[in-house]
Amino acid sequence: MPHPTFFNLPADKRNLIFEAAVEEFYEFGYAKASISRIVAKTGIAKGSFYQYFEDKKDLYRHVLEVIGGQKADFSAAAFRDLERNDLLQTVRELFVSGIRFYRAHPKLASIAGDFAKLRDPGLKREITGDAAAKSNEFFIQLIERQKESGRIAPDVDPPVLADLIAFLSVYVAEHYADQALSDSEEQAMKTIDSLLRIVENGIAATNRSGR
Amino acid sequence: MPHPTFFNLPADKRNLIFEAAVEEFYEFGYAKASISRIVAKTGIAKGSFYQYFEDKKDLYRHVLEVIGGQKADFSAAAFRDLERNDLLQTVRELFVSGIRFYRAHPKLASIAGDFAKLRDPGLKREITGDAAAKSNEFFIQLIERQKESGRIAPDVDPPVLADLIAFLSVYVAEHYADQALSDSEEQAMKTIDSLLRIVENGIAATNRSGR
Amino acid sequence: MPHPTFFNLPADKRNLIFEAAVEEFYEFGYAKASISRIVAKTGIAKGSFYQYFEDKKDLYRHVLEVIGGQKADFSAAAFRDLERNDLLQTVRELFVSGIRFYRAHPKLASIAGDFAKLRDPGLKREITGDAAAKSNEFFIQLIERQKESGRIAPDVDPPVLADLIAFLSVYVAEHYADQALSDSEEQAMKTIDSLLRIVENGIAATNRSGR
Amino acid sequence: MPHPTFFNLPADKRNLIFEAAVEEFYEFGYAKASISRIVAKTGIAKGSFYQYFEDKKDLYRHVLEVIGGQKADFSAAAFRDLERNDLLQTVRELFVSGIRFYRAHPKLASIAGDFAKLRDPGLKREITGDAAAKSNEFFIQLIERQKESGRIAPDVDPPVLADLIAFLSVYVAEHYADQALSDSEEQAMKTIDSLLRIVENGIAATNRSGR
DNA sequence: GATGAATGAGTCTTCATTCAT
DNA sequence: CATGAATGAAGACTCATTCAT
Repeated sequence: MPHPTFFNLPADKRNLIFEAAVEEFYEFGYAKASISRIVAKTGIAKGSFYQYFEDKKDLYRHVLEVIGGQKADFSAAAFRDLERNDLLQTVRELFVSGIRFYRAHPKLASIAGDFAKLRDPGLKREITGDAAAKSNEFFIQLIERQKESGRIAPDVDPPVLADLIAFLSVYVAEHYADQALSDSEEQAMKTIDSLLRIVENGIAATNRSGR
Repeated sequence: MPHPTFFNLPADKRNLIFEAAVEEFYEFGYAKASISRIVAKTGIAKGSFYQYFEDKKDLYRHVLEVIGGQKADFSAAAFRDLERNDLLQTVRELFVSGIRFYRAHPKLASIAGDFAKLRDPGLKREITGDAAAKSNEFFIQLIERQKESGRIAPDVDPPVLADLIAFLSVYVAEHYADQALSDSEEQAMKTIDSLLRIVENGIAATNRSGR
Repeated sequence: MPHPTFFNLPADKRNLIFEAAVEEFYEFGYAKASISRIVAKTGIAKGSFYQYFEDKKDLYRHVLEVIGGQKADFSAAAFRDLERNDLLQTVRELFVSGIRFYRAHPKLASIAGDFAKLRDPGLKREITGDAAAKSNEFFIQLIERQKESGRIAPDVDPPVLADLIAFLSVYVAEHYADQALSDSEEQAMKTIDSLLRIVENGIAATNRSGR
Repeated sequence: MPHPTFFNLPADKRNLIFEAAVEEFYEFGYAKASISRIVAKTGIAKGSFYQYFEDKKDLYRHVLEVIGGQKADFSAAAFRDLERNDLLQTVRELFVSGIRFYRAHPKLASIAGDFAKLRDPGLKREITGDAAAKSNEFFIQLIERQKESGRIAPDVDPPVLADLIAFLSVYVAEHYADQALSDSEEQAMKTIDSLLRIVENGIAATNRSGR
């Protein structure tokens, strides 16, 4: 929650600051990001920075929120599938949108990835609120419905699968995107496909060998 | 590569320093770990520290190497299976040993996990050398052999699977271990089993629905 | 001397500002009081503050003046006695009114006490003008009259006694008031009486042992 | 409790720092004293300062302790009287030594005076520990003994008198010392005498008018 | 007359590292 | 080889005040 001051800024200046912050968090991570460097890069006065943001954490939160918004645009398609109740297709689109986001905004995606990897639980909750927990619950319920309808094998544990998907959509996307940045998008998609087949076969109800 | 002076230290002092370093990296992470705090905690002279280690990175590297060694002990069983060429069993044991390690040395495991999550590629290569790359290559070859012998589905991409396994053995272990710390080990293993079944079914050659 | 803008303010707003200032000076003292905090607390614009007051000192001066006025109301009785030319009774009422003021407005009394304790002579004169000196002179003359009329021992030095009384009415009042706040007023008065007897006996002309 | 580092310093440097601190606290008071200014004045590195002292409070505490020690030397005579159990004489010497100390070290005396006037009770206890309370108790007991032996009037309340003496020895000394600095010492002593007579007569048992 | 953004010097404190003893 | 003092740049953050709107 940056101060209104920040949002009243002319778009030019606001963008300048935002981009300097992105640059900084991308290069140094949250812990080592320096507000002094940011104000030096942007040319604003240090006092002004603190009129825009409560503190470093506030800036970080803002950057992550903006990133979250942009990511949401990319994954809109995936969530449309969610409503169609087709998990496999949803997961596929989630991964694809993850890669696409990374290709379009590698720095933003990296910052989001770094945040996801933070261990400090206090900081994380302070920043995301309960959003993460809610999204997880939602996924679990979807999986349960798919088990009932027989599309997912009965021995799949919903929370485990929800975690697995969440993990993969963040980490793997970032991981493959590194090479994907140089590859053509087509090439990257093939790689993703290979991973997806593993997941799909892993959870599909059909042809499951007796255990 | 700590200086020889460090290894010539009486075991007591060496351990004292090592444990203070572990404590510090666990609590603050690499970026925010403070050498001043470490020497204060141990009571050694600051000058001495720099006679043992080149710098903060050198200490970090050392800690990670020791952790790596301890982890290797835990996963020795898994690697014996590797020689038996049974990937599914290997992966299972890898996960189990990951959990066991976390349960036995949660701080060490956390530090290793944090390192795995670092983005800075320069630092990572500087610290692990090519070990990671070599281990990955080895795994890929194993997977290829299993594909040839028909135990793994032909549409599985070996590098993708190798990455997936590496990811999961680090992240998922840490993730489930948190709750596993409070659960009984038996309970934790059940959760792990659920994840493993997904992976196993995802890659197994048997009963694969035609694609 | 706040700007006229301040006095033209609706009483509500004026009081809001005044009380926030009192709160601030009470909690942090003059040196550490923060105008930023005051405007934040009151919700007025920072620019507005500087349209009401010249600077921090100006606000401080205003607060002290208001406090002085309120104190005057409490000590009106004492000064009526002054006209009756009975110093002992005057001093007694001065102390009592000091305590009563503290009990009624502990924060205001504290701020006044803090000001009295300031060493910076420039600041003090800037703020009180010559009021202090005049009040002192007045007291001295009173004491001299009482010496002439034989109610005060001839070996009492008027300026010294005037200072002593001024000191005690400020410091002792504040000092005993701390405990007085919890005690009943009756109890506090007994304590004050004990102090007063010392002063009275110290200066009374009667029964003075030859020196 | 400055760090040993500070006491290991060559006397020259230690004195330089001490005097710069005295200068700073004298001129600006505790709240506004600036460590940056102190290190600039002395030419030591800012990092070095924090190797000598924990923080600003630590420096302040040290300065006050040194001052306390010096004051003790001045008031040694008064405390010899304490053992002779002659309160009146003790008080007299206390005042005289207070004035003498102020004349000899006006800045030190001022700093001590400022501290005595601080309102923040947390800070005060943090700095003096229970020394103040103990000294007060001691005085009270002395007064009680003198009442029993009939040297002090029975209607004197010991805690009240103890507070009064403590007050006067700090505040009045400082007050008169300002003018005393310009007067000859002889002249200053006459002024003090006048104050002392008031106190002495106020508490003496002899010739007390019946109440 | 009200506003509130801009300012940049200022605050205390910690940092990793060097080096003389 | 141990020591621990010295360093000064850097850290996040606050300040009183100005001024254009």
